[in-house]
This record gives sequence, C-alpha cells and structure tokens, in this order.
Amino acid sequence: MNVYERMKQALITGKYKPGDRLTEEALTEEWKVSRTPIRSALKQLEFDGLITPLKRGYIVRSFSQNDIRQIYDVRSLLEGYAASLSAIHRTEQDLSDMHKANEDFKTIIMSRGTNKTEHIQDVLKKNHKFHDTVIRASKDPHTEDLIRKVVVLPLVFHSFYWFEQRGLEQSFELHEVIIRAIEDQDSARARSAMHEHIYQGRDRVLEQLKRSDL
Amino acid sequence: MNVYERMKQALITGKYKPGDRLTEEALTEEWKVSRTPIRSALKQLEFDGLITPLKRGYIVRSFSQNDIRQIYDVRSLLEGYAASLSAIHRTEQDLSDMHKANEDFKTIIMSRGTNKTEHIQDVLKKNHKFHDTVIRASKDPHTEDLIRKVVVLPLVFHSFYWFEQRGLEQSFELHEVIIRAIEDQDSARARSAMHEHIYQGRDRVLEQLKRSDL
DNA sequence: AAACGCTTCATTGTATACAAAAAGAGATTT
DNA sequence: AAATCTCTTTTTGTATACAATGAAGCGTTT
Repeated sequence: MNVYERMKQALITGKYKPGDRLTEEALTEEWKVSRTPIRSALKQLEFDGLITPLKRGYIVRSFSQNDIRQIYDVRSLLEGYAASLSAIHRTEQDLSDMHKANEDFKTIIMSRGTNKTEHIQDVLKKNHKFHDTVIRASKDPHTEDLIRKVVVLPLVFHSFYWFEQRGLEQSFELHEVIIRAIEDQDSARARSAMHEHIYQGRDRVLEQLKRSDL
Repeated sequence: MNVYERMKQALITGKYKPGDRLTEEALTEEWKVSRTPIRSALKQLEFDGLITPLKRGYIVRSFSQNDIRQIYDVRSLLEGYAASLSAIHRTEQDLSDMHKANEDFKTIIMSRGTNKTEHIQDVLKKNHKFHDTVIRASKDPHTEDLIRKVVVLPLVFHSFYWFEQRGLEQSFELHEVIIRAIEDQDSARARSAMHEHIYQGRDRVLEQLKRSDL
C-alpha cells in the first residue's frame, strides 16, 4: 500500500479526526517518507473530498448532518441512474456476477465473525463489491467515475451502523430485488429499488448520528 | 495563471490533441518550470479526466461519440437535479443573479463580436456563468462539485458549435424558462427544462461531430 | 529465424535544499 | 488600550540531484 492508500485508511478508520491539522512535515515524520509523496497524497485526498484545504495546509474534513443527507441523496440519484442503465445493457456475465456478489454478501452477514471490526470490514467490502458489479453493468465509465467519487465519503462516518442484523438482511433482500429488475430489463424498477436501498442506508446513518449526538 | 490552468487551456483550445504524449521533461521545457509543478498539474488534469494515465506518463484523452453522449447524459441528470433543488432553496438574491446572468448572455449573443474566437470564448463564459448561478442556488455543494467535474469535459470538443445564432437564441429562451420555473418553485418543471436544454446542446455537438467526420 | 536474457536508455519516483509566503509575537505609535 | 508595523518563525512552493523502474534494442542460443 502506498502513502495515499494508507492515509485514506487512516481517515476512514478515524485515526485522523475531523478538524485535525495535517502538515506536510508532521506527516513526513509519521509515514517515514519525504514531502514529495506526502504532497501527492494530500492532493489526491483533497480531490476525494476527505480533507479541506486551508490557505496553508489541510484539515480533516468534518461533515454536518446536512452534508450527509446531501451526499446520500446525490449518490442515490447516480446509483439509481446506473442501475437503470444496467437494466438495459447487462450481459449474462454481469447477471451471474451480481448473483455471486450477493450470495457472498449473504454468507458474510450470516456468519458471526470472530473479530468485530474485522467482520464489519468484510461486510463493507462485500457490499461494495455488489454495488460495483451493478454499476459496472451499466457500461458507462463516466457515471462510474462520478459514483466512485461520491461513495468514498460515506465510508468515513458509517463504520458503525452496519451492526444491526435486521438492516443487513433488509439490504440483502433489496439487492435481490435490484438484480431481478435488472434481469427483467425493467429499468424503472431497477432505479427505484436502488433509490430505496440507498435511502434506507442514509436513514440508518442519520438515525445513528442523532442518537450518538444526544 | 498557474501551470495547471494554462495546460488546461491548452487542452481545451486543442493545442494538445488527443493521443499526444505528455512527458514531464518535455513539459518542463515548454512551460519553463521544474518538474514539481508539472507533476502536480498532470495529476490534477488526470482527475479532471482530460488526460489518460499510462504505465509511464500520460496521453491526451480522446473521446468517442459514445463518450460524449454519456457525458452529456449524466450532466443532464445532475444539472436537472440541481435545478430542481434550486427551485426549492432559491433566495431573492439568487433569482436576480440568474436574471442578470441571462441578460448578460443575451447581450453577448446579440453582439456580433470583432474577433471570432474571442467572441466564442465570451459566449462560453457567459453561458457558464448562468449555469453556475442556477447550480449555486441549489445550496448543495456536493452536487455542485460533481457537476464541475463533468462540465470541464465538453469544453474540449464544443468550441465550435456555438456559432449557429439560432441555437444560441434557443438557449437564451430555455434559460428564461428555467428561471421562471425556479421563481415559481416548480421544481419538476425546472428539472425538465434543464434536461431539455442540455440535451439540445448534446445533440448539436453530436450533429456537428457527425458532419465533420464525413 | 524465433525466443530468451542482458545491457542501455528513457522516464518517473523520491529526497532534499533553497525560495517565497503566510502566521504569529513583540514593539512602537496614536 | 488598540492598531499597525516589522521581525521572526513556521509552512508550503519550486528546483534539482539521485534512485528505481519500465521500455527498447542487441546479441546469443537454440
């Protein structure tokens, strides 16, 4: 893993907290590389929207409740759109990839993993993999690119909510609905099911957030 | 203007053509700066999607007809969405900004400028300004950010079509429709008018392209 | 003559020194 | 006491040297 990947991980896992100042020299010491790769990583993280540039240096970005809403809302728009395209352009290969991805997802959520945080990471990865296959099937690399950008952000604040078993099982069910719609080339249904799925995720995050703020 | 801005301009105006190889050292000579700012600019242009990274170095990105379609289609989705949000969140200030921006647009397209390419640049700038005020009124910085990313690309291939007076006047008219819908807080109408407007732009570009390919 | 490995060359990755610019502290003026 | 100005310190911007790596050409082997 290069410096950028490692720093991203540090941001996602919360090692760096919102508002923390990031100076090149301090990072140089921390990651034991020179300022050149640090600068490169910082610029990339800025594009990802994970850090906020100041006149001098960066701070870790913080997200308001409103931010989270807006991010999930555009994401819903874009992924719904991608799903509707997939319903048109999907190949047999795409369909079997989706089925497999969602079976893997089911396997993970049904297993009570040994380590808690590790288990969450696995669930996250499998879920991501499913969404990826759906998006890939759209055959629209530009939309794919935009979604990738908007998907990194939620990672920062939802490492926790994945825990409620009920929500995970609902996710599995909606994944199935999405696949079926894409299989039937019912693009309107694929879109609305994807919208619904992402809004459910949004609401779970917002609810968690409201609870932890009290 | 910094190196990034200047290189972007060179890409947009066609000084660098699709497929051209871009090596750091050659650019160093051309722009009379060291490799450090060149590297920084290249990375940024990669994020913009204006250049394609190879295993070693970059080439200027080329766009197929299909690419252009897809890019305009997501752009339509996103800007339509932004317009619908603006219909909800717009302030009086936003409205007067839109009116002014479109008046400026009218003034430019009605004046037969002295220099042709200069005139096109002005038209482009005023049009961009109008879209900007609409997007700004949505009060959704994340959507704004995504749109910015998808809007740079068309610039590369549409420096030419703006010439037909008829199309420009149609644009002015649709801008007016969009403003009215936002004024009336009719978000569905704002969205569809924006969709329509961008699809018209898309079709003009595609038509031009088909003609010039023959 | 084709395939493989070796050598050389071109190009990017990294480290670091120096220049420029912004931020902060302290003194001076009003 | 508030404001401004300057000097010092901190931090980023730029240039450049060196290291690493991938690409291309060449010769040797089969």
